[in-house]
Amino acid sequence: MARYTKEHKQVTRQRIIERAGQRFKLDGIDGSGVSTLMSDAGLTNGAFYAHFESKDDLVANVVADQLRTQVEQYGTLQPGRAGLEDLVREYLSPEHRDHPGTGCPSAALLDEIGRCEDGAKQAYTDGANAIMDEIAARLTPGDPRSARGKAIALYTMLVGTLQLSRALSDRKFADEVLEQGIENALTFLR
Amino acid sequence: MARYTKEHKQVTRQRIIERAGQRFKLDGIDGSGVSTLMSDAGLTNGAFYAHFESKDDLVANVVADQLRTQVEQYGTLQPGRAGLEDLVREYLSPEHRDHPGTGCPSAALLDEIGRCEDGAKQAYTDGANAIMDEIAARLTPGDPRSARGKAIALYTMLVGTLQLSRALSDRKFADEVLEQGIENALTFLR
DNA sequence: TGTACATCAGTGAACGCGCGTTCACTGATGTAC
DNA sequence: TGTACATCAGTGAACGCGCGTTCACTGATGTAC
Repeated sequence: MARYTKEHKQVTRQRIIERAGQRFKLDGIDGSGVSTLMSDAGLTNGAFYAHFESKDDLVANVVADQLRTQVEQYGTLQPGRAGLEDLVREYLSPEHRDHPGTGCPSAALLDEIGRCEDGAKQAYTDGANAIMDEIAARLTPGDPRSARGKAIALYTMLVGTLQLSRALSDRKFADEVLEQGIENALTFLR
Repeated sequence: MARYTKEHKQVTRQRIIERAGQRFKLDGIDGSGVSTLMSDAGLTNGAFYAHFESKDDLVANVVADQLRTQVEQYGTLQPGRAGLEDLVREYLSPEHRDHPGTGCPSAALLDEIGRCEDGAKQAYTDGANAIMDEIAARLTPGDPRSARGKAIALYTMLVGTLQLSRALSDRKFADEVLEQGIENALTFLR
């Protein structure tokens, strides 16, 4: 099974990274074993080390990929505050809360990334920077300095709110958290 | 080693719960093995099941204990917004960021709690409710309804901001996040 | 008060299992002739 | 164009290790006499 096309191995590698992203967001990084990750990608465990040096190496690549994807998504939002208002409503929706596997990597993994090796934290740092720029650009295009502080506030509110809603076993309380989060974030944007 | 005093076993149990809380916040729940947890409490692994039904059972008890402690701490803050301003400054301090083991359980464990069994989520739900009440009582004692929404916004901002700061490998960026978080939270309180 | 006994918190070895990682091997492919 | 070969992505068994959990046992204690 070798030498299909020139890009074959890179395609496989990318598939591993993307499926691993979903799995990590569902079960956590510590909670996802290499064998499971490879079987998610339609492969067996042994092939893993032909693609990555270690699980830590994969984690760093997954974090980078996840945030790159998020930056791209945010890049397609409407310009200005209207785009951020859409973001708030999508982000704090029950759909997003109930499907962490396809959702925001920060909401699913942020505290675990804080405990990771430097490679993953480095990847997260670069991605977070890009996200803040993307948000700040929509806040006050004329004044990027103060916008950056507001971007941090908006993003942390979104992440914290979704995490809180996911951790609550009481559905009504969890929904209340999302609704209040939307209201507060929209007020914050005005 | 039995029948010391009547409360001896409960004292031991509480010690296990408190040390496990620290360990969980440092290494994550998945990242902390039962043998390590027991050795943290000065015991051997076998004794664990004389105190808890399972690791999940311990986790639920730890989460309940951690949030109970946090509610107590918040209860000792100054009354009114002054107390919340103190909280913001303590919560978003480099000291808190750099010592997760003795810090806020939500900042260290919130996304992992979202993936836990129902027992832990139930315990978290009760605790979160009490925390929101404690914060809301200091916001606008006269209007607890709207205060609750603001309490959620404040707490999620604190949690998200500290998590973000912990996940960044760039110290300057991490400090900037804390400082902007303080500024934004204090503005929010006015 | 002194001694024999029942209690039970804690010990530590062992269970099967999945972890991250290694490695000898396979076999479909592109290339060379 | 047809065949032999080198390549190398992927296989699957195995490694030592730590996981959560079980269990026969220990021995310091409070209690009964």
